[in-house]
Amino acid sequence: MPWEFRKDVPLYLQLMERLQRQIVSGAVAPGERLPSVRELAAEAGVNPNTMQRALSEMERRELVFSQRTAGRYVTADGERIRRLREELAGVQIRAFLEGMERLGFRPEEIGELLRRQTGGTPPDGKGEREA
Amino acid sequence: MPWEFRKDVPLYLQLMERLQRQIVSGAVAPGERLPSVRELAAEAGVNPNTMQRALSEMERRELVFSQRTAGRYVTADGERIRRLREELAGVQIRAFLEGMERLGFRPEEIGELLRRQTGGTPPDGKGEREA
Amino acid sequence: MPWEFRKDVPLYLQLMERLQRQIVSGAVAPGERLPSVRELAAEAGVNPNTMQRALSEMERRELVFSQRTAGRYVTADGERIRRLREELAGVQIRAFLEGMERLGFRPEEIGELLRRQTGGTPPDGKGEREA
Amino acid sequence: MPWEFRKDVPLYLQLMERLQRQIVSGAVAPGERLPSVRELAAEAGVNPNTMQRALSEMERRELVFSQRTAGRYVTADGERIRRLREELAGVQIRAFLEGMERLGFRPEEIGELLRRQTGGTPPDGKGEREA
DNA sequence: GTGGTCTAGACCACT
DNA sequence: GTGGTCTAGACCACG
Repeated sequence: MPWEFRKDVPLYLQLMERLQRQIVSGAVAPGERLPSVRELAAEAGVNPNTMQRALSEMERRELVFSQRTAGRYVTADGERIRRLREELAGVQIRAFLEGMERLGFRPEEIGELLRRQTGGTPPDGKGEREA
Repeated sequence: MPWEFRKDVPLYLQLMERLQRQIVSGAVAPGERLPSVRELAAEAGVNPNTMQRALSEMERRELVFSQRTAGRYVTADGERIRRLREELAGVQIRAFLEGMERLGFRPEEIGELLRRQTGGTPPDGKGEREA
Repeated sequence: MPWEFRKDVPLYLQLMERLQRQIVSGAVAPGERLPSVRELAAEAGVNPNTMQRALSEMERRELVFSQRTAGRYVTADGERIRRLREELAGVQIRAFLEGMERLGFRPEEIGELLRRQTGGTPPDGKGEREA
Repeated sequence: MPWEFRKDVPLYLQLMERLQRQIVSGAVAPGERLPSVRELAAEAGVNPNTMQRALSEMERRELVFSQRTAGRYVTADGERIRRLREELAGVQIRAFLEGMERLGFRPEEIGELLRRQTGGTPPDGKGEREA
């Protein structure tokens, strides 16, 4: 069953995003071999060319590398993965902050709210509204 | 031009989400009249019944109220809107935290990262990678 | 626009019920002239024969009487109307009690509940739930 | 055989009313499984969507709950059912009182009449008119 | 015109 | 099979 994609951002970027998350989260380990382009494309429900482009771009960024005939592997460079992790975090953080500001929250407030949700003084254990 | 929707969450919930954001952000002012169900539905590219359901649900939550034949209005209750704002913030915060944790960040780290992005040491342009 | 009727009880009985209520409530005064059968039938959206039957039955009960050519009149006998009033009350009371018992209330409880709703110690002024 | 409905009140409300009475009266026991939406709809002679709406509303009120694929069940919360019972009683009582007042009875009289019908002097058969 | 309700028929995920 | 959602199209009362 094909994955879910947004229509307003290039498909190959969304594919990269997903693959990168899998690397960062450890779903695929450093140095691990990736499935073939065809397989990945089939799984995602996209054209192999599109998947190929995503992987090429990741190769350019040295997140994966291809071994001639032996397939494609995730980088074993832990430092590189760490940088990727922070990069993805940055994207996510900026999106979050923008979303919160569109809700009319000032940066200072946001920090305070997060502190309540995470560590600091826990509220009452169920700040969950119906949402 | 129809809006963008995810397929994995009910349409009427997504419609509610968007409308609620418009209320919270002040894009539609408290007490202001909303476009008719049919107009909103056409704008969103959904069936009027679906939009009706979204609005009915919001009515139940006292975010809007309908005036028999005169149309539908945003609540004028500022306190109610404030509560909605915090509710939406909560949803967004939890989604953010979950996303970060899937990236392998501990709650403490997240706070630190945010501090860098917002207050504390202002971004100097080097913090931004291409992303 | 025709009145509302239940399908499971004879039409003429329902017509009688309505007419009798109008007499008892004073909507039509004792001794007052009634509209013609045709008019009444048209108003109710029923066949004139059906309305005729209702009126004949009421005539038999001496609630109305017809003046040869001059039309039909409500009885001027106050005592008769008083009896009718109690009769209608009886129907209503029995229906009420039956309904309450189908809800599982014992006769004693019902009296207590009514006392709260009417006189006695008024509850808090708004025992109204959403209903 | 389709049920009987009034035309002047929404069908889904009448469906709720009937289902709620069945719960309160114990015709369906707490925790018991309900027939499927489609069955109930067929029995009532309404569109499945309409029945669905009635049940959804009852679900919102926590009178029933649905088990993904396993069907829908009456709440096992006896207290909730007790509240429903009183709510339905309240509706019925208010309707009764209004009906009696339209007949021109003062609240005090009504209490007296009920006392005769229920406790106090038991009906001797003469209190019953043909009605 | 407005909101509200109803029907008919379809598709989905779940199991 | 279940509940849940969505669309399409219709009708209504209210002003």
